[in-house]
Amino acid sequence: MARLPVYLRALQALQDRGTLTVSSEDLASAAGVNSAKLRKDLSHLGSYGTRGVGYEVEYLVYQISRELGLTQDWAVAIAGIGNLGRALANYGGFGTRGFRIAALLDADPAMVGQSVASLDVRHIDNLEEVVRSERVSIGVITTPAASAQGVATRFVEAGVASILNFAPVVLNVPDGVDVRKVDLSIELQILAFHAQRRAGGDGRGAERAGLELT
Amino acid sequence: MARLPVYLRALQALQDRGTLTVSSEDLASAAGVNSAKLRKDLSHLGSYGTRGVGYEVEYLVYQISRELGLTQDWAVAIAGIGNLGRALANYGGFGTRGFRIAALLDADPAMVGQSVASLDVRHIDNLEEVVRSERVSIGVITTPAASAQGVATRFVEAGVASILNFAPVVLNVPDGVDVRKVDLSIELQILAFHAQRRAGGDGRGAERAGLELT
DNA sequence: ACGTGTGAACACATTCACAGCT
DNA sequence: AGCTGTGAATGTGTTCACACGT
Repeated sequence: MARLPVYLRALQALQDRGTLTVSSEDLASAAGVNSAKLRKDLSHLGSYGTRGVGYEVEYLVYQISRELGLTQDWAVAIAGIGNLGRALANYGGFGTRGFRIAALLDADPAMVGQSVASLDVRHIDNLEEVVRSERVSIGVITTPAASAQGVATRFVEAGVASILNFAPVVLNVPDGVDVRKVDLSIELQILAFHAQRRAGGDGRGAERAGLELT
Repeated sequence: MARLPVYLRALQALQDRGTLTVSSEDLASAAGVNSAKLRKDLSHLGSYGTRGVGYEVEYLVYQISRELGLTQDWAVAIAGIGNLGRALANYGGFGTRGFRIAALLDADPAMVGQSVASLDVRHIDNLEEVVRSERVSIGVITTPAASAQGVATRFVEAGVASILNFAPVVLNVPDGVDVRKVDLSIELQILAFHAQRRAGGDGRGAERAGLELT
């Protein structure tokens, strides 16, 4: 379930604050969801709560981490070391541990050999070799749109079955390969859509949401 | 509907290739969805297709752009000019036009005054003034987690009702304010979750998805 | 008394299948 | 003949409300 990571983060915040036990009501509001939904989600992992009391924070953190596969380390390769790729490489806090950036790849010869986030950028031609030697299981694509499909196919053929795609294209991959997409301009467009609805939605655009309040 | 931006992108690709008309079947496969779903989505905007023929690409592009509010320009402010904020500021291709980066804000005095993507970084204390003078209607938060809620509240009070949040926290905002969240480590955790399922899901972690294929 | 776990009701999204227009 | 638009069927996710354990 896609909400487990959110619960985990909320639980870790509680843990840092020294909280030992938490009710579904409190955890739900910290995670921004309905309490019944949270209980149903947690009951899917087995029943780790105590009626009349709540959930033991530490135990639940461990159970969710295990369910998410964070008790092992996942090697990640980033293909495309432009602005975004560099930002990801330098973004130290990949949440709680569980992920290790194992390789940076780029097609530009001028980029190859440079050191980014204390890793040497390697040429994309080495993709297959790097996936094998570093046991990469997650591929992150931050290339231009035109190169994304090619890189994805190479990742898949090299044995990577999990891909995080930042390029603005729909990737074609075989069944069994898991692709998640993050698209900044789509997020902005969705915000604009709702903003326009608020403002009247007639396409005139005279009164924007932000202006109504001033 | 959150799929309109995807359709729009697919249509623009067709347009660039000189295609004049497209069937729901073809457009659906380009966008990676079921054709019935696509037809139902499009029928929500009114009936812009011709039975026996398909949809006229140019007309549909215009209709979707209008529905999404892309016929007007939205001013965007980015708060937090770290690696990610810089990457976003420099990411020229904010899809098709419709968005203009109007201001960059940061709390670090050493950052203020620097030029990023040919914009001067301004101090976060100027947030309210900048929102007013630039008519900002979308706020992007790329600050550290600890500062995100404060920045969000200031955006909202300044009249910004659309927020794109990259900080790993759940933001608390009043009703009527639209928050979308992009969280890199959550995306990775979801991938890890599915990868573990594929690999057996027993938490041993001996055989990873990537290794099964080698 | 308190709060979890869950059946039942509900709301929503997806898919099927086909009538009807061009 | 071909393809859209859409009722009907199906599936999935959410919320309610309360029985039951502690």
